[in-house]
Amino acid sequence: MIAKPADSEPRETATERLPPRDRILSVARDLFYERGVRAVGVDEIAEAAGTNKMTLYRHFASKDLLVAECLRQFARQADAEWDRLATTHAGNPRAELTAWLAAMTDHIVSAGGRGCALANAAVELAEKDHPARKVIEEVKRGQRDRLVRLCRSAALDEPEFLADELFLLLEGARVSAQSVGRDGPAARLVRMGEAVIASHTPHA
Amino acid sequence: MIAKPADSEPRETATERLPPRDRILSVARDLFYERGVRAVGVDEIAEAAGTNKMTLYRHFASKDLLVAECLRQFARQADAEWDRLATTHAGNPRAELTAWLAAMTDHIVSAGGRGCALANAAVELAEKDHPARKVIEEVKRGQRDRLVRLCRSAALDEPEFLADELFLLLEGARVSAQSVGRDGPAARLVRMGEAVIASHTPHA
DNA sequence: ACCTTGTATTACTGACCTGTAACACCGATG
DNA sequence: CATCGGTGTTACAGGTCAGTAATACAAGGT
Repeated sequence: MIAKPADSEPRETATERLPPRDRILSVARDLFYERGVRAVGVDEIAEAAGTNKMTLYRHFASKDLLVAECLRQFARQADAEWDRLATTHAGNPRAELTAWLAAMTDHIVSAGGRGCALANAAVELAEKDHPARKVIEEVKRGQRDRLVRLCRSAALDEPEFLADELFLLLEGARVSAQSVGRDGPAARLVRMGEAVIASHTPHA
Repeated sequence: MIAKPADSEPRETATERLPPRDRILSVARDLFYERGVRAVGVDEIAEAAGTNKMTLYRHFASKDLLVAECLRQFARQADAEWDRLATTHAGNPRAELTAWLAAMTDHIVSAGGRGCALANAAVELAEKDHPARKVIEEVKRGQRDRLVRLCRSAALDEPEFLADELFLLLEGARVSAQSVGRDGPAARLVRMGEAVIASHTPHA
């Protein structure tokens, strides 16, 4: 470690001089996602966040609650990105759907091939009473519902059924990227989604 | 524990009087699947198998290799069930495909809602050099390839693309059963699969 | 100067984990 | 009977983990 005597510059390594709580959350999200919830200890998180375990436990009552909060943040971020797509294609739900498909595929191939943080956590945390499970269920249901609304407003046939098909294709792409690789079936997600959408498009 | 003095009867609780190695494998498969690989220790496995840790380590060099062997057994069992479907519908690949869809859906709703043991292990074992990862990749690729061959022999359009769609739908159904529940989109897997198959059926 | 609030440091508990060592046992085979 | 492979039992090493206690430091407001 190199000492920085009187460096009062507020600009650091992006997450560097945020409050400890924010640094902890940011680092924990990365580590949990990349290596798994059970594989990362609180000591490592605290150190990577440039702080210590005591400060971590002053902000989060337990590791389980820290995990839950990280998943909430993942969900907020996903919602925000979807919001951006919605405003970009405002008034054109069909285009928003296509853009959504492309964005999801992009995540799969770019984000380290570790799939969906929420779904992964659901696999790792089999205990039914884990505080993270409530978050996972709520978020996933919300995402499915939003997809249903999007399909409905795009005037496609059987919007709920279509949304379920797209939802399962996406979930399958994200999880299978971890077993058969990112260049497997997951890489064809856009084509598949478009094919399924086409089969629900009312013929003029 | 109740003593059984001179009970030389070979019939016990099914897995009871098999060789220790088989009992360990059987118990380990159940525990790993139900609670996760990282959440189950070797001590618990040995005890549940009616033996001890030393005997376990005489048959498996490490826990990681035990996990890999369990996954191989899962794969063998899945292959065997698929073989049975194939012989039952010999000469009628289209019917085999439908039966396969039904069987997969049945597994999802009946098997505790914990999805696919291989895919779950891939999520839990993020280390790229874990001995189980080779097994997972081989098996998953093999299953996709078998599905491709089935779609091809059923004379459906674009068999590889169709097989990928069905593969992702299935993987998505199994993983999403753990987040949104078994009665969510996963319950409609048969209908979805049939819809996708229909869109690849050459219009006679 | 004082107090308060948040943070850093260090050390610790108690539990759990994988893996091993040493030794007793038991049943089959010679 | 004797040997021997597989098994049971106990104890232990060495590590990691979540979570806590006690104390010191640093900055802001009054």
